[in-house]
Amino acid sequence: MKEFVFTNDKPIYLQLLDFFKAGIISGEFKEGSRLDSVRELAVAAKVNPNTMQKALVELERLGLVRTERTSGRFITDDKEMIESMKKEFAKAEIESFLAKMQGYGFSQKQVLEFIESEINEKEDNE
Amino acid sequence: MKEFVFTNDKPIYLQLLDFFKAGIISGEFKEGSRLDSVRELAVAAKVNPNTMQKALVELERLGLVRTERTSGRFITDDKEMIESMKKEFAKAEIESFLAKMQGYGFSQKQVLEFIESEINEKEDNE
Amino acid sequence: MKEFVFTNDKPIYLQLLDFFKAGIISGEFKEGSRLDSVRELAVAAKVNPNTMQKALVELERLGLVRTERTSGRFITDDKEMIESMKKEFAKAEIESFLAKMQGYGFSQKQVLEFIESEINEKEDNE
Amino acid sequence: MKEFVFTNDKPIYLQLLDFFKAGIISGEFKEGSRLDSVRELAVAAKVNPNTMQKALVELERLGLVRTERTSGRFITDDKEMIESMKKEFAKAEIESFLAKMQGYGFSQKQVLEFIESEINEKEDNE
DNA sequence: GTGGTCTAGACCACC
DNA sequence: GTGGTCTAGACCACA
Repeated sequence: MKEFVFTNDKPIYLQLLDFFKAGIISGEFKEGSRLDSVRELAVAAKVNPNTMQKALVELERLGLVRTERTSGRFITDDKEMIESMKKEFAKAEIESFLAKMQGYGFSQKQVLEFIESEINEKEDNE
Repeated sequence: MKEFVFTNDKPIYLQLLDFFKAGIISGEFKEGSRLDSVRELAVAAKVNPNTMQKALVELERLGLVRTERTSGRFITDDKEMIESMKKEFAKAEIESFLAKMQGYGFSQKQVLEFIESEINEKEDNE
Repeated sequence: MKEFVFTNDKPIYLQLLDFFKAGIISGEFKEGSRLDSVRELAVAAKVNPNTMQKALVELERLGLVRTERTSGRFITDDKEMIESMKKEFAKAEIESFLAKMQGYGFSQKQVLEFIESEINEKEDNE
Repeated sequence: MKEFVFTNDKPIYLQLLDFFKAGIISGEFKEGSRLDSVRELAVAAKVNPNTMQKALVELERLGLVRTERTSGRFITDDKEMIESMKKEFAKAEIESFLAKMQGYGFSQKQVLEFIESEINEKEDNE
């Protein structure tokens, strides 16, 4: 598992939640697979087990994992749901991004151009 | 002034700060123009004057407003600076957006397509 | 045997216990009849044999079944006892129900009306 | 505030939740009124502040209270919502009660009679 | 060993 | 003073 790096501007448990959300949505965590135990994950992320627990409970409320008493937590195996979540999160992300850029006074055309140039720039660096 | 709506996941003063930053950058607040008094602004936004004060002090630290001891606060009239801030903020916004979408497992091409369709969708609604 | 569905808010063995209690009290399990083996029951309910065992031991402690060392477990044939249990459980159920409804601020008259309308509603659906 | 008594068969925070739910639904806690602080409530109930916090967060998720940063928690003032919750909870309670009684082998008519006699019995005691 | 709950005590941002 | 978060450490029921 990757090294966790936390920022100060957001609760740790929410950052953990984001990490798991992205991992599941992107397919990095396979559907139906078992998560490590709360304690193991807590050690890996260098946080208190309670903090990790809080993140996982939240993740469960979203329907992305299910808990099986005494045997552990499992990524949902409902591929469709993961797919729809993926779209939902992406849409929310895009909308908030566009709203912010519009608030800065950029036209939609400008935003598109910006992104294109940003992408090209990155390619040059690689 | 618009109705303010605050979310719970971010300090109010930072949300106010964002509001002013966007207003200045987008030109909604004209360069060189005078801001209402802290009290008036606080009443308009329905927040504690201390909170508004904190946001304005921060805004000043960024160089976007200046205080004139007796006559109030004024938006900077340094057009170039506003312009460079605009670019800076936009770039930061775009980078964080792209990073998140990549974390969700989308390719850059997909992101571009998403944004295009999102923009078209909005046009249809208008 | 019916499909078992378990909830998370109560130990499984207690849910099994409730199932057997209701079955005996309602006459669905005939007095004096033989129960399947722990293993068979566990398979049918898709639970760990230990869990099923625990439920049955509890059931025995209540006096609703008896174990015959070599031939298995049998529902008690003491009809009177079953009958008195039935009354006892019902009374407890009713009292806790009424207490809860009173806690919600309903008068006893209202409770009666609710139940009547609930019953009628169900009849309509059947 | 009443003396709290907790049982062992249910998490304390859920018992606290039930207490608040009943209090709000029954009108004992007036709509729009302010709750005592988490710390005060925790002292009153003789539980750890975190446990009380957990109950209140859950209560908020149900929409029965709202939190105002730095000034405290308030019962919702949406009377209609309270009323609909009242009906919803009552209906759930009744349905589960009837299902259980049916599982015990009682006809609906018998249940009605039981309740009537139970109510009369109580009147005699008072 | 698994998740769930609870306590005790601390720190922080905000108003 | 308010709610929110986090840590450390413990105990329990369950399988």
